[in-house]
Amino acid sequence: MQALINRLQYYAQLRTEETTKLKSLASKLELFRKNETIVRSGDPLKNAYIIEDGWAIRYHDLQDGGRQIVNFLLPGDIFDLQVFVSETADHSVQVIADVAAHEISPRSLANLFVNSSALSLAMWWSSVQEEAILREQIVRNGRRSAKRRIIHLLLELQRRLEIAQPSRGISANRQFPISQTVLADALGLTSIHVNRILGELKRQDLISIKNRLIVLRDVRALSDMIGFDCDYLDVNQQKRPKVLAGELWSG
Amino acid sequence: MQALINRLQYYAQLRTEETTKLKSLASKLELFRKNETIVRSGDPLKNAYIIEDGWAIRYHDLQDGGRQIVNFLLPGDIFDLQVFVSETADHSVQVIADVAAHEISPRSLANLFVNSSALSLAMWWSSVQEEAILREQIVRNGRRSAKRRIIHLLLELQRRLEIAQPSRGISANRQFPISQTVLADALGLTSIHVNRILGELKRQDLISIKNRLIVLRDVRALSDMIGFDCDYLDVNQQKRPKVLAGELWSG
DNA sequence: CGATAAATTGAATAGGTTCAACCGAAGTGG
DNA sequence: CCACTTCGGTTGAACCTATTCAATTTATCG
Repeated sequence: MQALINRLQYYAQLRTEETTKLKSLASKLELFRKNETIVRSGDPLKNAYIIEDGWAIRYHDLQDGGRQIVNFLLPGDIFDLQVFVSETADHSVQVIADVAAHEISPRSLANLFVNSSALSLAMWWSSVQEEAILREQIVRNGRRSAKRRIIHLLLELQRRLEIAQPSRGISANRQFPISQTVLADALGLTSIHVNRILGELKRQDLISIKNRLIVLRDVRALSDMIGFDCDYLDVNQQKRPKVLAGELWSG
Repeated sequence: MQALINRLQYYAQLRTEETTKLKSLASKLELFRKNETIVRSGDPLKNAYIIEDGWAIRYHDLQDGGRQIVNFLLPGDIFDLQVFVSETADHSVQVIADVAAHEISPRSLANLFVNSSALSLAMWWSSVQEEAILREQIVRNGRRSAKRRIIHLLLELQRRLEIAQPSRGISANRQFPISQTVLADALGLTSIHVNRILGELKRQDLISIKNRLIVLRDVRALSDMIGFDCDYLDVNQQKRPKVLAGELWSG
């Protein structure tokens, strides 16, 4: 549960009381292997999961047999809160690097919401931010060159990992278990073209690839290159929630 | 407030008691003219709005001076619930067809949430669906031809209007006050190219353009053409919310 | 060790962009 | 009320980014 706590901690002050409540959610830790499909489009939704470690993708199947990845699920991410509102999944979730996740029953999650206003707010916040990430994905893939898209996505992932797993250290958070096909499916490009661009970046010594892991060698240079602005990930102090919170979440 | 009620009614059963509560939200009806900017990126968020009539777009500014439209705001849509969680706007909202909107204070909205479980759930539902619309926008703009993108977006808008304004009648809901530049900014294309594709569609008699309004002349043919599936807009009966609702929203 | 998935490279092609020019309708100000 | 500006739409030609098809290499795994 540490990853989620880190993430929430990043923008909301949680008291020990609250982190304890969060930890109590962690019943069993489920393991999913690479390529496993955790949620399949059309199937009934039964539980939510909180990722502790590993990587997954959420995608939609396309008519032509392809798929469009809508976002990446990293440690600290919750999926799917939709379980409260919809009986069936409208998308699939697949593992791309072995995942350890806490299975959370809708009931226990509901209890959490009812019992802690701070956590309710934090969760809502988290979902607002997820929406911001979705919007950014739209912006990224609209009218931007392939190179920009690729770099932008890599930087986003790097930043998200840094927030959810600060303990891992910087260098560990710059290694991504993403195949070029996955990158392509996320960015609306061909894996072939992704390959060529990555080749370019390698030659410029901005990234490297070690046993199927993409490694960022110069985050600074990459950021400068595309003018990366990670505000949408860093909900900073000035943007803290309104006083109203107490009123809204009387728990 | 009727547009919002229609929309919520579409997937949740609201009792008169609840529609009354909703109607009581409607204090003053604000008017915004075409091209007016209701929310500007970076500015403080003060209120939420519920659109009664008219069209707006939500967009992000790009470094190169352009913009990416992330979605369209139609009658019955609420913006921005972010007012609860963030002090400042991370995007802008601009009017593209004169808007009449109810200004809602965060306070009154909070009261609504606290006082009615049914409405809370309905609102949450609405926000889950908004997320689905965002995801669909990602899918639409990824690895799809310009023609498909354009048609898909038009059909989505048509369906959304039908749900929020059934009273308008079918034909009125097939006329869109969208400039080709706006279409381009939403779909990540050039207005020039949009123009050429629209020309094609006009020649095939699938759409027409009357005084700056795009008119869908054959929804069926357009749908067939791209295999349009509007499930993500029609949260149908089988997907109704879980029993759990009462537990979660004890109001 | 063979089998399967991912990465790599080349050549031809296409879908969309860019630049540039022009038109028509709707406002706007004198 | 007309002249002027502005905005949105239209068209053509050259160009370029990314795709397609096809073949080859490199890893990884049972």
